[in-house]
Amino acid sequence: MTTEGEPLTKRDFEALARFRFGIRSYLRFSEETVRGHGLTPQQYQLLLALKGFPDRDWASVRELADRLQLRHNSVVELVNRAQGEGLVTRAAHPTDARAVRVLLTKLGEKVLAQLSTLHRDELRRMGSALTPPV
Amino acid sequence: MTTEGEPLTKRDFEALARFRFGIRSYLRFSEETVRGHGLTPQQYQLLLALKGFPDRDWASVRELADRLQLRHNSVVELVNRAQGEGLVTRAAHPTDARAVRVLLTKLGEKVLAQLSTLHRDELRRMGSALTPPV
DNA sequence: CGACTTTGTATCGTGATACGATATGAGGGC
DNA sequence: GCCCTCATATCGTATCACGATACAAAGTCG
Repeated sequence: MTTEGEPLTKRDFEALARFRFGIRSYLRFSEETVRGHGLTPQQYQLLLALKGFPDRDWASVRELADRLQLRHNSVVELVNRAQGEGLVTRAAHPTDARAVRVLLTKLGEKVLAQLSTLHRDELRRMGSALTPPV
Repeated sequence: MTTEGEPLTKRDFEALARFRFGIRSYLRFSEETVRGHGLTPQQYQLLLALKGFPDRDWASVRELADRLQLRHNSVVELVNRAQGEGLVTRAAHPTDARAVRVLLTKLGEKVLAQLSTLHRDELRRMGSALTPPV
C-alpha cells in the first residue's frame, strides 16, 4: 500500500474496490439468509446489537442508534417493526424513566442464534476476502 | 471463536456485533465523506468499481452488477444518475454490440482520487476494528 | 440461413426505510 | 420551581433497489 499522502496507484484502487466488494458480498449473503428466515437485514442487526452488547443483553434506543449508526428516530421505527413481529420487547429502564430497555424475546433469541451461526460460518468461508487492505 | 456447529457464546455474539459495528462505522464515514463531495455512496462505489476493475479501467453494466452486488436494472439507473452528474460516460463495447462500456470522465477520475485517499486513510485509522472475527 | 434461446440494456411502477422537523415528557443544575 | 438538556416518539418526504416487462443483438442448431 502507498504511504501517506502519495497518490494512489492502480493497484491501490483495485485493493480498495476488492475490499468494498467483500463487504457487499458479505452483506448480500446476510440479506438473503436473513430474509429467508423472515426478517429484514436491519432487524437482524438490531437483534445482534442487543445480544452482542458488551456485558449486557439489552440496550436503550440511544445506545442502539450508536451501535447501528442510525438516527434515534430511525431506531424507534426499527424497534416498532421488530416488536410488531415479536422479535423484541420494550421494558422500563432500571434507572432512567426517560429511557427504554429494548430486549430480545424468546423468538428473537432463537432466530438470532440460528442466523448468527450461519453468519459465523460464512465469515470463515470468506476468509481473507474481507480483510481490509492497509 | 467457537468451533463448527457448537452454539455461540456471549463472546461470539459480541465479536459478530463488533464486526458489524465496524462495517457500519466505515460505511457511515464513507457516506458522510462522499456526500460532502456532492455524490451519493452508490456513485462512489460505482466510480471505485470502474477504476478498481482488474486490468481495465471500465466495465459493462453486467460486470458492474456483479461487483456492486446489485441487479442489472439497478446499475442502469445508477449509471444514469452518475452520467447526469458528469461522473461517467457510456461508450460502445469493443466486441459486443449489445453491451455498453461504462467509463470515468475527467471529473469522475478527479473526485474518485480525492475520495479514495480519504478512504484509505480512514481504513488505516480504523485498524483492527474492521478485521473479521474468525 | 431462418427460428429459437440466451444475453445485455433499458423503462416503469412499487415498496421499504432512513431521515429532518417536530412534539412530549422526564432528568438535573442552580 | 425554572430552565435547559436528553430520550423517546410521530409524521411527511425522498431516495433507491427491486420485480416485471420490453427490445435488440448474439449465439445455436436444424
